[in-house]
Amino acid sequence: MNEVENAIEVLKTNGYKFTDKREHILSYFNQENRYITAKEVQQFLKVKYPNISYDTIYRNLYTFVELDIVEETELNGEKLFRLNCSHSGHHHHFICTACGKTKKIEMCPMNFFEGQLNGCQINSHRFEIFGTCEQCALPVK
Amino acid sequence: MNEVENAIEVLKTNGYKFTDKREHILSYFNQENRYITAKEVQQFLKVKYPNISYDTIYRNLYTFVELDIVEETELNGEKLFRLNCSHSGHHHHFICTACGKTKKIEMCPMNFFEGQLNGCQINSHRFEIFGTCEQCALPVK
DNA sequence: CTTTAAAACGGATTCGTTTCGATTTACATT
DNA sequence: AATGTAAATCGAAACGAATCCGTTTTAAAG
Repeated sequence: MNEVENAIEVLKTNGYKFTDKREHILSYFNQENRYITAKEVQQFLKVKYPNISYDTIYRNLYTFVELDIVEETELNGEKLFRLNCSHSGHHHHFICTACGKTKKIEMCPMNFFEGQLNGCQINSHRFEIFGTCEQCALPVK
Repeated sequence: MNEVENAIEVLKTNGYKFTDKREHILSYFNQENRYITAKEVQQFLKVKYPNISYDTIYRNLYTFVELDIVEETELNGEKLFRLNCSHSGHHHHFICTACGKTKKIEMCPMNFFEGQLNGCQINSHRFEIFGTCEQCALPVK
């Protein structure tokens, strides 16, 4: 079972309906292995559904996030989404600011200092490294 | 020399002018030891300068960021600013999502895995922990 | 086939942020 | 103290991402 089929399964078992649009959004995520914007999703869907509404895009994106199908971050005041790959364990990302591609970072730094924050309730954390990947790194020498 | 005077010094040595508004923005930052929004800055300055423009707020905030007087982050699509405290060494923050207060985290996790990203050029990183501080933590028991 | 709750439409609205021409101001120089 | 000028500010408009809402369509259960 591939990622898309799997995600659709998750939708169904959580009482959400199957729709062509959801399938298309998911397969777009699957084909782009990187963080994409809501606008990119909208423009992709526009080809097949010229009247697609932003409401549809955002509602579905947030549904996906809620179901852990998609993960979300933000950069320069813009939200970014990608297929969640945390089924292979909690981890973080290196994000290429040129092409948006990501690499898994095989470590979560949270373990190292939870002791430093006694009395605080930790709800979430954000750990991301930005730069340019091998392909995008300028050959400036 | 306090933080505000110091920041004004930095402005001057970089060829920026001294203005009342800049001084007020800086002393507001100094009095609020936390991340604040551009709107909060605007509302603070409004008391003394009823016609203060957002242009002035943002231009100065970004000038401060450029001069490392202020540091910037974003949460929920909104930009947040606070006086830069990295003169006491590179570090990261726990950020209380209720009151905006921050706590230093005495460790930078970057050291631990730079080896994992061969070929990539690392330009920046983001490491933040979110939750509620002692004062804001709900006494839910 | 019928029903109905979920999903989508589409267009308006909100809100943070950015922009820009005109005006004012800080401050170095005379 | 007066002048010149580059920097700073104003005021208001524009922008773009995100959200909202009444109406219509649709998936899929009965």
